[in-house]
Amino acid sequence: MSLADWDRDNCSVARSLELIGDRHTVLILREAFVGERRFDRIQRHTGVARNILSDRLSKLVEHGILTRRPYQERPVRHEYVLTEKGIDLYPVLVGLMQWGTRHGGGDAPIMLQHKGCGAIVEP
Amino acid sequence: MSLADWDRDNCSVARSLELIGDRHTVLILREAFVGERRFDRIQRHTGVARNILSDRLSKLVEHGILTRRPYQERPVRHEYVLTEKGIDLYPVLVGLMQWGTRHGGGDAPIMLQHKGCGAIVEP
DNA sequence: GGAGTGCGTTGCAAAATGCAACCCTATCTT
DNA sequence: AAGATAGGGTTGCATTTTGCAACGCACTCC
Repeated sequence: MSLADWDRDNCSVARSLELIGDRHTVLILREAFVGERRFDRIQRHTGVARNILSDRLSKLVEHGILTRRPYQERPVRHEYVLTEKGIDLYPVLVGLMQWGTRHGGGDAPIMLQHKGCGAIVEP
Repeated sequence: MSLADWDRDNCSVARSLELIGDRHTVLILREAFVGERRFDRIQRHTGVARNILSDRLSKLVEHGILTRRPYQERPVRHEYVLTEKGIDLYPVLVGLMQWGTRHGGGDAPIMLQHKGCGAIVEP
């Protein structure tokens, strides 16, 4: 197979982008990665409109990137947590973060701690 | 600094997304990474509308991710090539590709060759 | 001189997003 | 019991982004 005539419509990158390639989904995932699980907090932190956030969370759940599960009864409240499939997006987020830090002007380099081992992520 | 109260608006991820966080820009970058440099070819491969492509290419040039340079005179024709800043996005593209390959249903795993060394990219 | 190619721009329709207001359930305060 | 507060959405309408087709221009080739 040459690089000049692959099947671009069915490309892995294209398929990934159909799920996370809009302007907000990655921000929502960032919140998920730093531990936010509730609608209201995610909404406040990302600034995404509530209807859009509702739509995106549903889609992420539908595609198995997040799970929606109740964390209390009366009233029923749900939280959104990353699945394994979602956690596998970690390298992409880290890549974006590092690129933004290196080429973004230099201020506010955000650190992410790896879930579990707790180490600061390095290149 | 705790993970709970950073400056999300100025986050590296958010800044990156302002440049490449729309539905088409990453696809355009994919073409750049596999060596496409001309307007028409990129347009055909990505399926992005011509006016949108024109706009995105201008923005990528404006932000130093691509360079626009003439490759012939009479008539003047330009090509778009990745800058070093653009090439630094490679890990993000590879991350998306690998994620899509692993979780996308299994077909059409696209291979990318690393420019220069020519090796197939592995996890 | 007519067709073809490369590279865009323009005008208008269709889709995605933002914003404010509203609804519902339930708890907490007075 | 009445009102305030809170989480978690949905609905309607205005604004912004995309898509699509057509057009323009500057050349080359036949």
